[in-house]
Amino acid sequence: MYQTQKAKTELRPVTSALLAQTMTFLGMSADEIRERIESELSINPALERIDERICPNCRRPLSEQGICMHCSAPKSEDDKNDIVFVSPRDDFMLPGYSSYSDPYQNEPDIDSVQREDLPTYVLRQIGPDLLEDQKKIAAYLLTGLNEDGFITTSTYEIASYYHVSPSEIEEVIELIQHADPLGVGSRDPQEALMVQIQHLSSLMTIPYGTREVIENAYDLLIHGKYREISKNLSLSMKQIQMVEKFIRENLNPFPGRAFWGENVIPNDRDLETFHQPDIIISYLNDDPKKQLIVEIIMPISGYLQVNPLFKNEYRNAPETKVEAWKNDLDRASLLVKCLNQRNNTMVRLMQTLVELQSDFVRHGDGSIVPITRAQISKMLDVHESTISRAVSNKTVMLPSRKVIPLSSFFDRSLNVRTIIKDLVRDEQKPLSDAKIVDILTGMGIDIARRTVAKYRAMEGILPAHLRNMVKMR
DNA sequence: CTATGGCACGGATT
DNA sequence: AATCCGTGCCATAG
Repeated sequence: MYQTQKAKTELRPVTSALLAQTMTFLGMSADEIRERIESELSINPALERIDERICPNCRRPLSEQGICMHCSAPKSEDDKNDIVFVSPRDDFMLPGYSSYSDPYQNEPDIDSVQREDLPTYVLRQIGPDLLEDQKKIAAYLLTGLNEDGFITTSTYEIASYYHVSPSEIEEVIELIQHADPLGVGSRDPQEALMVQIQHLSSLMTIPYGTREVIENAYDLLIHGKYREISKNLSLSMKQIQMVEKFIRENLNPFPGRAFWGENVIPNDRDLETFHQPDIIISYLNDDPKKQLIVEIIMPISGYLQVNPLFKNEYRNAPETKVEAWKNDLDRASLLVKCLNQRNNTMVRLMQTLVELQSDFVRHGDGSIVPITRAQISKMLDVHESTISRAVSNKTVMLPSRKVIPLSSFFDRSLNVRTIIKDLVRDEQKPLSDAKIVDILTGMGIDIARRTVAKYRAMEGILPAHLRNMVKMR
C-alpha cells in the first residue's frame, strides 16, 4: 500500500519530464542533439560516454561494418525486401561517401567550410586582399547581410559612419561580390545575377541576350512575361527560353540561400545535398540487388550511460552534496532514457517507413506511395504528434545519394508530379494542362486541371505554349 | 474561345 | 489551433 503510493508520487514527475524531453529530443536533428549532449557531458559528472558501438535494437556489440549480427545476420542476402539497421554513427563522411557533398564541384573542403557562418566564410576569403580599414568596412557590411545574402544597409550610411567616400565602400562591396558564394553582398537578385554572369562569362558561353534580359527585363522575366520581353528587346522566344534555362541552371538569384542550402527554392532539391543527413539509406555494398541498409545517425559515437562509479560515490555523498548529486544523477538517467526512447522511436518509424516506401527508396520519385503521418502513427500506436516531431527537421540520404527531407516520404503528390514530368519529357508536341488531365484520368488519377498547373509549376516546367521549340535532353 | 495564373475557400493534415 | 493542399472561379493574354 504504502509502497505503491510512494512509487506513484515518485514516478509521475519523472515520467512526465521524460515524456516532455523525449518529445523535444524527437524533434531535434542529430546536430542539435549533439550540441545538447556535449554540453550535458561537460557539466554533469554523472553522465558517461562509452566509445563502443552497439546495436540500437538489442544493445549488443556490432561487427566491424556496424551490422548487428544478432538482429540481422539470419536473414538471407538475396531477399530484396530486407531492411537492416546498423549502428548509428557520427562519422558518416566515410571515404566512399565523400563525393556527396559536392557532385558538381571539385573543391574538396566545402564541408569543413560550410559550418561557419556566411559573414565569416566570406571574410576569410577576401581578408588577405584587404587593408585594415577596408576589413572593418567589410565586416560591417557582411554582418548586415540578410538571409538571402543581400546587403541591407545603404552605401551612404556606411560611408558617413566610417567617414570615407562611397566609392571606397563600393570597392569593398565589389570584392565581396566576387567571393564565394558568387554574388553575395549585392543589393538585389538582379545585381547578384549580373555579378555571376560577369564571372561565368570567362568560363562558359552565355546565351545571347542574357545580360540584356537581366538588366532591362528582370521583372518581366520572373513573372514569365516572355512575349513582352521578346517585344521590348527584340529577341526571339527561343532565345529567351535559352536565357531562362541558363539562369535557372547556372545562376542563383539568392546567393545566401545557396550557401545555407535551405529549402527556400522549392524547385531545387539538389541544393539540399549540402545538408548533413540524419538518416542514411544505402544498399549493402552499394549493390542494388542486396538489402537496404538504414542508418540513423547518432549525435555522438558510442553511447551514453549513467556513470556507475558516480552512482557508487553517491551512496557516501557528503551531506552538503547530496542534493546536487541526486540532481545530476536524475538528469543523467533522464537524458539516457530519452535518447534511448528517441532512438527506439526513430528505428520503429524508419522500419515501417522504408518498408512502405521501399520502391520509392529504390526507384525514385515515381514510385512513392502517398502516406500520411496519421496512418503511420496508427500503425506504430503512438500519437500523431510523435510522428510529426520525428519527421520534422530531419533529412535522409537515399541510395541514389540524394539528400531529401524526411518529410518527402509523406509527399502526397510527388508520384503524380513525376508522371507529369515524364509525360512532358516524352511529349511529341506540347501537352496543355487539360490534355494532361485527360491522360492522368485515363491512368486512374483523378485531379483537377488547376492542380496539374500547380504541379507543373512545382517542377519548374514552362506552360505548354512556351515549350514548343527546343526540347532539352 | 483556349490556356494559364492569381486569389481564396474549405477540408485534410500536422 | 495552425498550416497545407486541392480546387473552383475569375481575369488576362494570346
